[in-house]
Amino acid sequence: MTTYNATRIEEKWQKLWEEQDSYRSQRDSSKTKYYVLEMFPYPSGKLHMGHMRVYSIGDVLARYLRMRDYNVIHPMGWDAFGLPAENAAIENNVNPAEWTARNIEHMKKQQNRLGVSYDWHREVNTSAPDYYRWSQWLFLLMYKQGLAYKKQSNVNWCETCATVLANEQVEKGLCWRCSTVVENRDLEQWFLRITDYAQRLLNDLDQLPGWPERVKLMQQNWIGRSEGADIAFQLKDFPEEEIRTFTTRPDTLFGVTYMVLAPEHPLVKPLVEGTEREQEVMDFVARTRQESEIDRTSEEAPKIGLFTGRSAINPVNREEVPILVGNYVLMAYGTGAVMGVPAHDHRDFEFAKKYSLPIRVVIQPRDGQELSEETITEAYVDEGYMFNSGLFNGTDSREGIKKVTEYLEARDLGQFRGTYRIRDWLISRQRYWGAPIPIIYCDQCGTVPVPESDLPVELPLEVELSGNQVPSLAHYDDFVNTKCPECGGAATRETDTMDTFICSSWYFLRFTSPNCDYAPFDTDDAGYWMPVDQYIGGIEHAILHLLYARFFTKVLYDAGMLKVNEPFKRLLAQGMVYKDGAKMSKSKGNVVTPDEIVERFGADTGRLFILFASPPEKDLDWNDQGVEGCHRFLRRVYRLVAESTGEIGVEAGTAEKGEHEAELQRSLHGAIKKVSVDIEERFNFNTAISAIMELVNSIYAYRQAVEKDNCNREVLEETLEKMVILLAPFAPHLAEEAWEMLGREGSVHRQHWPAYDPDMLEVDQVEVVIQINGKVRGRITVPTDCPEDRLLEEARSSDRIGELLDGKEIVKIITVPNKLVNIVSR
RNA sequence: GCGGGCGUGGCGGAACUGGCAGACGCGCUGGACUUAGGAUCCAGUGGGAGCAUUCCCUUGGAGGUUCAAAUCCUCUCGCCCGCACCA
Repeated sequence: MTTYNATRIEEKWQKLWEEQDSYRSQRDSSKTKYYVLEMFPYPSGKLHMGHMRVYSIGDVLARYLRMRDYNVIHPMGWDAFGLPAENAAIENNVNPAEWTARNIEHMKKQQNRLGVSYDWHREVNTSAPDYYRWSQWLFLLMYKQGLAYKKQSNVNWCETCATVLANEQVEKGLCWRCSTVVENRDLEQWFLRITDYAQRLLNDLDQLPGWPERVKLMQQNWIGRSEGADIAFQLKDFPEEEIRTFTTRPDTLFGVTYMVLAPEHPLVKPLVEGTEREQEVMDFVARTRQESEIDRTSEEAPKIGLFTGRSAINPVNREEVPILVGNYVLMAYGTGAVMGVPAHDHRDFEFAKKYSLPIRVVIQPRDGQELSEETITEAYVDEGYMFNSGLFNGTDSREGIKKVTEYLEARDLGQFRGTYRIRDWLISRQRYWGAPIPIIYCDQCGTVPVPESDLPVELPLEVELSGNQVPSLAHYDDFVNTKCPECGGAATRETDTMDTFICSSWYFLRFTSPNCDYAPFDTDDAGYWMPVDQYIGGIEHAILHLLYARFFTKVLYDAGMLKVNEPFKRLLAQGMVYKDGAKMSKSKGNVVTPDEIVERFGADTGRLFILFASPPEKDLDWNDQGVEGCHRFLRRVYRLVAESTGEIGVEAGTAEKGEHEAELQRSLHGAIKKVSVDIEERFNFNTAISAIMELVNSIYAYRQAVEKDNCNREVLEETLEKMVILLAPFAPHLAEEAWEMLGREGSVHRQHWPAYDPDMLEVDQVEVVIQINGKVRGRITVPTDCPEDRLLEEARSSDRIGELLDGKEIVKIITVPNKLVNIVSR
């Protein structure tokens, strides 16, 4: 008898699947479609365990659902633009396109070696002109709709990457890619108006019950809506001007003792112009603007304010309050102006103390203590009743928010408003290896979009990259110099490329019609395949990619190109892969690669372990001995099939169906039920696999229990066959081989998923636990659905229970059918 | 500070709506087969007491609800993640 040789088996079947084009997907309106998608990778050059995990999860689903007769689409592609290609190109003196192509080729081989069932006819590469052509097209669509715009602003700059970053790409003040401290620069840059979609991006999270709660919360926090009011303060010396301020606490309006403007606020200059304070204030403004966001917004940073010499008028009580400029006020949030209510806001309190500004209590707590300017030691930010607030005195503060706003609204001095933390998406990148922004600047005509018919604006590939200069399109005169599409005169191209997150914001649509040459995607194809039914990927994209992709989908929905307005129906955020309690990294020397696992044990073993070790959404600790255990299990399966086919083929199989057979069938149908539920409803692949292990153990036990050569051929054969089918999504190569060994026709992956027979799960005898006062005191075996009185009788007749109940009064009896009897006695 | 999550054997992890805690796997112990085993097979394996039938304890900790709690409630400790001068 041969033993399990993973390499031989895996190579054999991978070759056959490729030859037979087994995983091609086509539209078929007679079947229910199912779109399984794993986040496509950046082609860094080699797969790591995180990749192996996400692909293993996706592939189990894809294979399972095919067997459940869904029309499954399971595509794969490459998020191929990005900085590492440029860096590698400089280091190795190769062209980024070549470097990327080589990596893709290698990684694709690795993926195939894992036995993942991709439809490679749908492969996309975001750096290919026939892809980025449509990324550019989508940019132009947004441009035409006013969603893409260019503006001068203070942006995040990463010196190491030599480019700007979107807010989402700054983590705790550091670059998300290289952890360099992000600086501030004033640059003219392209933005997408994602803030226009903030409310819908927030609201529609409710339509996503299949998303993890924590991801939805992260997005919710990121969008950061706050409710409040916009309030206008008139300027004392310029009665026609006003300062608009946003507050979440209009109920504290009577407590305003000063106003603070952001240094960038457009009114700062006119307020001080020509006054003695001009110099001082404008110097401060210039200094503050140079500070990095992290310095300026960190909690430790001192709050600095400067008096402008001007005053504003409180709309409710006509009081004059001084106007200051403060470093802690951000232009990008709300209106860039804050009303200072020191008694009821921590920051304002601190600020007022520092600059000896008056503090006025206007909310009193309900617990009886009375706050006053003299006694207050910290801001009181909780609810209470209004005080010192004219006609609102005594009003509940929560009520006051509404009443004060209504009062202002009636007088045209303010209105209800929600404001958002999220800011527009900065998409310009000062780098070479990206999709060029399709814009031309003409001295005569201004900013001119490249006509659709001229797309793609191709990236020049004949480039010289060197370590001395940052790779940028601005260095290539042939690229930069062009003709204006409108007047035909000399013009220059935009030299920034797009953020790569643009390319990944719509790739799942391109998969539905990867060769479409008249649009980014065919609306019928997208109509059939979209939405992605199950999306799988790392939690690190909870905000970035997932928010951007939702935004794009909504824009395309509004443009009438999509029928869905959410791209991903269900989302699985898979956990990370660790080893020895730490993230795998070269420096820690704890790296295990998919390649070495495939080589040593085979892809089936690696897949099985990675799915068995932990539920998919939890972090996983890699354990070499655990891998061996999974390999051992697959060997056991192989040996079982190999041995049993011998028995099946020869003289075995004469035995009648008896209790052993019934038990084996119970195991089988129990396993079918559990594996089906675990895959489909719970994504608990670890318990699905353990159910298959139990089934295999039962088959061994059966063979041991019956005399050799005296097993029931029919039952054993059926059990083996179904066991192999259950195993197929997890260990696709071994299952295929075993299927062949069992003498079955065709591919195991084309079989219908077995249904379990509830009758087979029935047992005629059950063990019932007898509890006395909630403690297990015995067990009895009785016929199924045994009535309570009979149960009691049986229980009492057992020596022990009888003894324990002797002389006791029975207070109560609780029966759980076929499970337990609890006798409460005294 | 705000928001969220997680604490179960030596380890990874099971336990659907409260109903036998510890499935499955790893590791460990003993045995079988072997020249040998780090191969394979069989048996055992939460802790403690006892020759034993058996008993007691055990899901981070303390209370509570209940006939019955890993599961529900209150408090508390520890770890992890996200956001954070957002007005």
